[in-house]
Amino acid sequence: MSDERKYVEELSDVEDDFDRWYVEVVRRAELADESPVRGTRVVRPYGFALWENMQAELDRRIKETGVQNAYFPLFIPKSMLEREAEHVEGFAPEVAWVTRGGNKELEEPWAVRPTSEAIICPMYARWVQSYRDLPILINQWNSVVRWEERPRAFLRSLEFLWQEGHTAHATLEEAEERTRLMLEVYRDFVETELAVPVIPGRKTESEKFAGALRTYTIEAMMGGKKWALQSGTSHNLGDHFGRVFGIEFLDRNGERRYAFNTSWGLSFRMVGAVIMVHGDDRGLKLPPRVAPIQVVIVPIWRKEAEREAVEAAVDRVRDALLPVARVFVDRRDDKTPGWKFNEWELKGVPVRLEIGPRDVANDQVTLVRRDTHEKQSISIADLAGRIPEILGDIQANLFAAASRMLAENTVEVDSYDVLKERVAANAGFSRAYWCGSAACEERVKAETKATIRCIPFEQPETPGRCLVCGEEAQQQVIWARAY
RNA sequence: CGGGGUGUGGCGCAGUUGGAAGCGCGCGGCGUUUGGGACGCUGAGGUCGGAGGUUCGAAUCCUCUCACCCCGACCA
Repeated sequence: MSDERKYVEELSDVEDDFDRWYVEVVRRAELADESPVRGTRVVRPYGFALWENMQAELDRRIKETGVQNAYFPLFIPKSMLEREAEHVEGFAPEVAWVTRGGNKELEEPWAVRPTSEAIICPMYARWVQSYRDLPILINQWNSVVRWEERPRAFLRSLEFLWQEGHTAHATLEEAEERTRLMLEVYRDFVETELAVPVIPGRKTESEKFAGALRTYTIEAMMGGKKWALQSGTSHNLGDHFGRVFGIEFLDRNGERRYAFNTSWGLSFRMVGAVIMVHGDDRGLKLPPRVAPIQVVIVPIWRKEAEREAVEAAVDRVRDALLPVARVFVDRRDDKTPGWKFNEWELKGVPVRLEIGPRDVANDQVTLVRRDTHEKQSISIADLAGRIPEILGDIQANLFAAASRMLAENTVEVDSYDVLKERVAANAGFSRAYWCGSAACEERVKAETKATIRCIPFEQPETPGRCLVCGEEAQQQVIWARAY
């Protein structure tokens, strides 16, 4: 026990210093490491495997809606990026530029894409002549670069991995439908696969995507400081981009029309979300559905004589579980079992199986859950049947715990003073009526650093009074500090 | 860009008045160990961020410089 305490002390306490805890967990669990380039991180195999599992599930869902994957270039000529006025204004401070290629100065600088609307839309303009060419439904998995001043592993880095979907439609209604559909895909993915509950809603004018007609978002609450994390966004771009990039077509009636676009993205900041929502003082707690390793087997023996029997049982268990779970056997003989227990808890593996002489004698294994620390003995014969059930239970348990955290730390407030106190105390989300004026929004942001995370789809029946100015307000919004 | 801080083996750090570069962890070898981060012996690994200066002598003092971290400003 004293050894355990000593070990745990090496990780900062979640409640005590969450930011430090986060940095330490990312590094010690071998998700990512610092790189020689400021503001960027190297994603290590364990972290990348987690991202790959997320990708696979999200990619499948995106394709089920009829979207195909493609790839567009990393570079965007300056003149193209600057075509849409709001778009360039919004992104200008974060764009990295290539001004030289080989030994020659470029005649026109190239932007390293901060997002790809400006390189994709000109291509759509070439491909669209008729309403019969629409819709275009394309997604790409790539990385983009945004010159962030305050980077943070996974959550905000100079280069980050994501998917960006871009569609073109004949009507605004169809574009709106697609925008909402993809937000729902994100909601389902994040809640089902990552066990992270979210609040879906719309962004305010000041928070929407640069160049968009409207932006929708799913907002999640992180552990520790209970700040918000924008976890996926879907934009209805209207015909802004269609007009400036000339995506023109003839409709059924032979009339010239501009196409309506959408774009939507979800990034590997969700790796950060999984860390912050589920993690505890022992480290990560990965949702089984995306965990790179769902079941880790730790063989234990004292004498060489015991080793043979243990290893035979380990092989038998592994073979039985391979068809139903992602299993890893930790055969390292330079680490003690106790060391391995702590290591795999740090890395968030949902289920650990201990197989030692005592287990072999009884034809059973000792199973330990990462979420509850509950220990139980299960006969080897029953294991393959029980594991999927237990993994499913852990997934549900994580979602329930995160939902509880969100509910318990979201409070309806009707006084600005209370909002100020809550923000200052890192008390979570505050739900309040808002009149809709940018002035009230800006004032709260300036005075408290909290922003309107979204205007939730779910609204009360009755109107109320704006928290800030007291005018009549038709809707409630979620106020919170955000990463 | 403003304020603060840190640069010494892979990591974390100590280094007093300027006088032989150290400690813990980790790493290699050998042996004993293994049910909640084992232990012994032994070994490898450093132009002290960089440049210049002061001095008989600089990790230490001075000047300049670079990098990174934290706080703030900024952040679809």
